[in-house]
Amino acid sequence: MSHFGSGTEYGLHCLILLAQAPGAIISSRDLAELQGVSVYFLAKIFPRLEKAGIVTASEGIRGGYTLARPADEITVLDVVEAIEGRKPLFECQEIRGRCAVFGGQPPAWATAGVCGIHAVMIRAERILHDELARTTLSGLADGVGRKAPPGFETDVQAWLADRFESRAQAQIAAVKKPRPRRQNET
Amino acid sequence: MSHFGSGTEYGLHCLILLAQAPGAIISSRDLAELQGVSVYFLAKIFPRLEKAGIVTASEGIRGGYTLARPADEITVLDVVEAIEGRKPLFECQEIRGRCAVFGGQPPAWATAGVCGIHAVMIRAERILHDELARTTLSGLADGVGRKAPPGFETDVQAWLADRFESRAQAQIAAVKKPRPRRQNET
DNA sequence: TATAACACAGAGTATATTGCTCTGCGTTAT
DNA sequence: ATAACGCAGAGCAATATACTCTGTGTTATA
Ligand code: FES
Ligand code: FES
Repeated sequence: MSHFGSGTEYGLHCLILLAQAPGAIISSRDLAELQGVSVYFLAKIFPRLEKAGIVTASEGIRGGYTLARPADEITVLDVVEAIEGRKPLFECQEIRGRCAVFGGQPPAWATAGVCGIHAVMIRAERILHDELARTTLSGLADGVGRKAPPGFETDVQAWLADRFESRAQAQIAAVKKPRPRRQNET
Repeated sequence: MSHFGSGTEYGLHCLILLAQAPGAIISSRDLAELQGVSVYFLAKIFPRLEKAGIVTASEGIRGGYTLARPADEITVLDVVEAIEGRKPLFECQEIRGRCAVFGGQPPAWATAGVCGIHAVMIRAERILHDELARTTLSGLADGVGRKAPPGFETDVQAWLADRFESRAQAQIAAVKKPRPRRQNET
């Protein structure tokens, strides 16, 4: 297994989609089905992104998620920490104080400050975090956009708009009122 | 829980002890009891260090472990990878190819090369590894030695030497007084 | 040569996490 | 009123963590 779970991959891909459609409201179901991942699983990770202030949720029919701030103000680190939680790289259990030569009463110098091993880990963790914070969602979205042919992004938007409309039409079918509607596309 | 398990903390502390006594053969039991950690647990992680070529084992009574290489040629990364295994930071499941607009047949451009998200993770992982490879066991041992008062290291060596000798004398002692463990009791 | 301490392989255990499934509730637009 | 939504939380199989314990084979020494 890897250190980051698959939720991080799903989440980041979803957020790139949201970044490519600024202002659009997309439901977690549509995002899941567009990408072929579990609807239920994605529905579990989005509340974490909301609590972290990365996306905002709108409830009710036609509800869904939007980025809570501009895509260039959301870093990969923000997303990883929101989804994985703030797991430290290393958790010191202060075994240095348990050394048998101290006989249960470690002297002050032995437990003062941070253990050398722990210090290395703290430094490594900060460097890792700095690197992850260097890339933003807009940076990622640009990379994807540069790679795909020009028609692709509009295809995706069309797929999502289709989904969005089919929800409106379900209402029309049920209530038997004319006039479908299309809005957004900021 | 943290990304690195407690085995890494135990292992690194043990290896520092071995680095401070170059050439000495120390058993995993002595290392465990000196530091107040589980003898059994430590006995499970040392074979991994041996397979990674960090430490060499000698069997039989008076057996134990020694560093296989000079302490300044063993990096923290070597130890972490030996104990934790080579877990990648991130495991890409290529969900980009599952996009619904491709209809099960992703075009070549979509799956060519490495996904942008994956690329960020690979870069971060390499930076983390570089940082962990920057510190060696001798660097860690120096840090500990600088912090401890002059008498401490010799105290530890004395404790270990005592243990080592008591094994030779256990033969004599076994005749004089009954050993608690093991109820053969002939 | 008997024996005790060792390395090492492996099974066993309790607990936690992962990835995913499913149910139920309150909210909201039509 | 209804259907789709967010969201909280239970459940679940598979895996991982941190140990614990047993058994086998090796080696130095009395
Ligand atoms: S005591 Fe925890 S890393 Fe040294
Ligand atoms: S497809 Fe795996 S990270 Fe993008």
